[in-house]
Amino acid sequence: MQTPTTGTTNLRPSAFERLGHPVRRWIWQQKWQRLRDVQEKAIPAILAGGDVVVSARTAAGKTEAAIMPLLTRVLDGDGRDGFRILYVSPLKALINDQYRRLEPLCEACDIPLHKWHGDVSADAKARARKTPNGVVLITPESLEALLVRRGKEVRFLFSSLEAVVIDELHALIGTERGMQLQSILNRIEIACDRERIDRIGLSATLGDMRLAADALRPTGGADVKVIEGNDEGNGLKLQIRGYYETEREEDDGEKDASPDEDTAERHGIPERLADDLFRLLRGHRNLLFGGSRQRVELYADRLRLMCEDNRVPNEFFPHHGSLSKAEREDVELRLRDDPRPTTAVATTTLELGIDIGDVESVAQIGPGFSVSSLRQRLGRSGRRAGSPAIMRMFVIERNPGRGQHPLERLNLGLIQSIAMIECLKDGWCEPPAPAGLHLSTLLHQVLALILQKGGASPQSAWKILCDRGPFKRVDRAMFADLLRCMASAENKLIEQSPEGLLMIGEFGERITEAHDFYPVFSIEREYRIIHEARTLGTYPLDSAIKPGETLIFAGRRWQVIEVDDPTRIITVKPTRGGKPPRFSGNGGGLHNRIAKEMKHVLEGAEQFAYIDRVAADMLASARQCFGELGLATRSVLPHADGVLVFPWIGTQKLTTLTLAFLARDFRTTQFQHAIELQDCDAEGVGQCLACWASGDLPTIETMMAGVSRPNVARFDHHLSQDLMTMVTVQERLDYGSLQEVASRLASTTVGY
DNA sequence: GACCTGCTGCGGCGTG
Repeated sequence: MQTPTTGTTNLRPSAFERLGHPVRRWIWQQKWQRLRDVQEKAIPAILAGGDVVVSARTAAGKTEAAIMPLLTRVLDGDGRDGFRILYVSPLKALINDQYRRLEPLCEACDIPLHKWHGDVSADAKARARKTPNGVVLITPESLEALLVRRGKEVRFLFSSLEAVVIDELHALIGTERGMQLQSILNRIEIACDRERIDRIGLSATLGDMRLAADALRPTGGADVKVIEGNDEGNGLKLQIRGYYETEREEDDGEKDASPDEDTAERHGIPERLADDLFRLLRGHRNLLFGGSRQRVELYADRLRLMCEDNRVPNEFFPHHGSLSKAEREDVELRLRDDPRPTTAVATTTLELGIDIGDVESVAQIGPGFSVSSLRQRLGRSGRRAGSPAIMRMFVIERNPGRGQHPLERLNLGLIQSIAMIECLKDGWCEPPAPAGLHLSTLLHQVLALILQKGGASPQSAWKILCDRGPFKRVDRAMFADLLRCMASAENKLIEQSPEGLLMIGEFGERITEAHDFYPVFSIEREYRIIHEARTLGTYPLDSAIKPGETLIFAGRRWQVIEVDDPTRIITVKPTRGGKPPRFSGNGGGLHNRIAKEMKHVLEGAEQFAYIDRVAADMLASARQCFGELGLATRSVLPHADGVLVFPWIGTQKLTTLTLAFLARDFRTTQFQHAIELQDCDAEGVGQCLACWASGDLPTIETMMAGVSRPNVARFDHHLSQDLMTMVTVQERLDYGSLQEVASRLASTTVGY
């Protein structure tokens, strides 16, 4: 091997030689043979200045691709006071990872590196604030807190910024938290009188990178340079495996369940599936995505028991958001540093960029909800040279012959899995959600801006947040409505001073003085589960639990000893019985394209090489059922005392259609892929659809009456009904699609 | 029929 100091490395000169001397020396010390593709491309782009999106898969070296040229810019600069690089990351765990990785590099450049989040001591933050310099790794919430509590210092701290880096940009696009961060960055630019502070977004590869560019710079996405890393990869091995659900007693509810009864079996893990998981995963390093916290616990428990039965050490460990940090870190460390084979049974917690090294295979129960998360998960395996990424999807369907309901005979879980793999193979994935009104977060930003500036006029608040800021879709009139709503006797969030300045109102003070003012996402109140002074994790408050009850948690079985309501603590001891914990969730949506692809799979005759024999069997019977029901040519199907509607559209459009039926007083049940209407016939439904197709639609107001839980975002409950209707219609429904969907359905409603 | 994320300031006390 060539010694680095001879200067005869394989590093291409263009990018490498333009880096600052200390950075190059650090690269030599790392003994890198060459820069990664994404680094080669990003370095000149970032050195040139301006906004840049850098996209590549996880662990492709994006962080260094951004930081190396930025450190070079700082080294070439004039050594001004103030923070020079702001690196915003959505997770504390990521910041701790990045800090470990960047510390030697920054040290080599003699540039200070600070981490700044809720677990960092107030003392360290105070020191960094007093003599600001170098690089700060920070969360959006800590940045918000800094602006709100130290509004007068913003100029001093941030005027000399070279650039802001936004890590995991794709995870923030279209979310309330993403809107908040955009708004914060804009507020910093305005407070520092800087036209633009360069923004560098680090993102997974998306279908349409221009959307990421728009998210990075809402006021000028067209000027953003987009760098895409070349993703050679080592190939991909895919398999879909089908399983029939175990037959179950219909009424096994309150029978005196003996503690020895196999809980997992009763909760629907087929025997053959458990055996296959055990056989395929044991002895290797894997991720098994369960889909929900409850299923994660069930599968981890079942696989651990199988280890016990086989007298081998357990190597299956649960990982999800309700487990304590310590429990989760044990699993992460074991995956990253321990040579013993390990399978983490996880929810989406292990999807983001936390450093767990390379795994041999990824497994998933069911199809999941999006192609983009599928892609993200795949990126966790197959990073070592010569080893392909391995993904196995385990799909459970009802037994053949059981359940004559068309929704079961169509094996839609399997069909969705195939449709999603087909989309993945096409290179498609869900685009990020387009920016909505986000009035909940705008309400929060009005409060934050008032605190930062010690008061603001309505005009300047609108200019800063909406005109120059990210809340582009809110015009002056709607902003005035929002302010009136915030000032109403009911809310009292703000009031106006005699000089016309907006100030924090009586109830607003309670919100802004609480320590949880900074995050914009909603939070559940939860109990802590404690065993012998160790916190195992948290349990949602809304699910009642009593002493004596048993539960499965953190991959083991427990009995509740005591529930203390004032301190919200549940004390437990180990036991043999146990039922899975209940967690509550909100549910999300399936993209339109996947629903369309599902119909395509059912209509066609294509055989898929990546599905096993049972799955092929399920596909064949689903296609037979699809043919028998005539679903290729009709969408409205008489069934029992009503009809089934199969529109093959995504969740947002399906929900809109459901609300329209409800507005016409149909007894309506929405499933993931269909709508069931009871006590009616195809003729009546057909007439209704024809009526909508002609443009005679139910009003938004009547449809909104059917929305059971319109309040989703953190401050939604402060919005007036009118404002809430606008948010729901623009962000959560697709009213505009209703006429087109109805006319397509009406034309395929035959037989009446 | 789901998942995930985050947190300041200040008073009071003990210790070097």
